[in-house]
Amino acid sequence: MLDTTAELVAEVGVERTTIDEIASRSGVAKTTIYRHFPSKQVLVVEAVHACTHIPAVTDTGSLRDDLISCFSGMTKASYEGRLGDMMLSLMDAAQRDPELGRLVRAQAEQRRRFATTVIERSVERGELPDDVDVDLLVTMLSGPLVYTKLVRRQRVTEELVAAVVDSVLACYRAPVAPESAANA
Amino acid sequence: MLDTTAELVAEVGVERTTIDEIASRSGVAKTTIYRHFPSKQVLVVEAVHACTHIPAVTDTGSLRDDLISCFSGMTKASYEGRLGDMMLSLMDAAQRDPELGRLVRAQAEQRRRFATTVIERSVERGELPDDVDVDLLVTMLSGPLVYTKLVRRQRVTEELVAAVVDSVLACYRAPVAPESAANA
DNA sequence: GTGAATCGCTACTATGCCGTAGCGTTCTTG
DNA sequence: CAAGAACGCTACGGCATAGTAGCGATTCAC
Repeated sequence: MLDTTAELVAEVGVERTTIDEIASRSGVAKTTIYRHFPSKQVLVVEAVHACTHIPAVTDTGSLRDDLISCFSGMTKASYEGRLGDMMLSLMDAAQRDPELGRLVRAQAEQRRRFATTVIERSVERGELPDDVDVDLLVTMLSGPLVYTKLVRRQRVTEELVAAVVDSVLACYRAPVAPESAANA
Repeated sequence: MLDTTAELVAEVGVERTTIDEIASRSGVAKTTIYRHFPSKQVLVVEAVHACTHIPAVTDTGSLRDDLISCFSGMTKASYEGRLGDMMLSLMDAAQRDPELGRLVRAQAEQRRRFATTVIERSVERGELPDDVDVDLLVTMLSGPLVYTKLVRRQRVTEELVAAVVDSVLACYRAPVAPESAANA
């Protein structure tokens, strides 16, 4: 039932998803749906919740490996499969529906926190300078992946994740500080 | 009339935009709207077209300046104002509506081509190595901006554009090649 | 001025969807 | 096996919306 809802949202979006269609597809009577969920809004929120699972955070001691593992996990969990197909419509609906808004924002926050944790751990190890802009770094890492998924509508491959991580990390490993290089 | 349509799409999204509401807001009778546009779909496409304007490409001779100018222009043209507010809903609707799909894809392509041009010009000048992955570079630049706009729902400031450009360019100016640094 | 095109207004059809009522059936539980 | 809970089905009421018809008023061009 929640599964069918998610399937429909992925196919036609939140707005075009109707209770009647959920009922006929899942082989459940419409009245039964209303016996469990007071409204379509709640049903959608529950359906999203149901297909959300949080990837584990690894700690290999290497920033590069941790980041790749972290973003690969996120990709599998959020950008692939049903949740990936629902994403755009969910984000759009979240602009108007406060409940969905909270849900989507919470998920984005959580994904950000994972990456932030990995980076801060690396700073403590001395792998990155103390004054590194963690917020910018997370944006530089997440951005290209989201962009590839939502705007280019291409699969986020392991190779892309590695390329993005390496590209972002490259300047922090070089002897020249980014600030001075930027003004060259 | 097209203006009111764009305004409504920005406010409530493509799906929730109704002809009646457009009529009453623009002070135009519904019948008059149908005398100009055969359907809501066409009206929305025209409205999007109407508020799309292409920023000029600069050629200062400096990759950094050109990129900042390029992405600042794109930001103003696409991420701010009405088009920025319409973006998510348009992208979602574009998944199902072939006409909108073409439109959105064309705009994304065009934005990409701007950046690609700037970068290729820089490669010809010898500022960047010949074997640079232009495609990845454009993704690394566009991604964080789109991510900031769509996912974080924050304004894309001039400072952010500069920070992203500098961050991406940093590794290409450093003496150590990114590949060897990544494996360090 | 006069004819033609355009516009505004009200009303209308048709459709789709939300959410509910009522009733008979099935399944569970003790 | 018996009682109660859960389910399926059909049929609603109510609302919103896409598009259309018809007619009178307005504007515009010549």
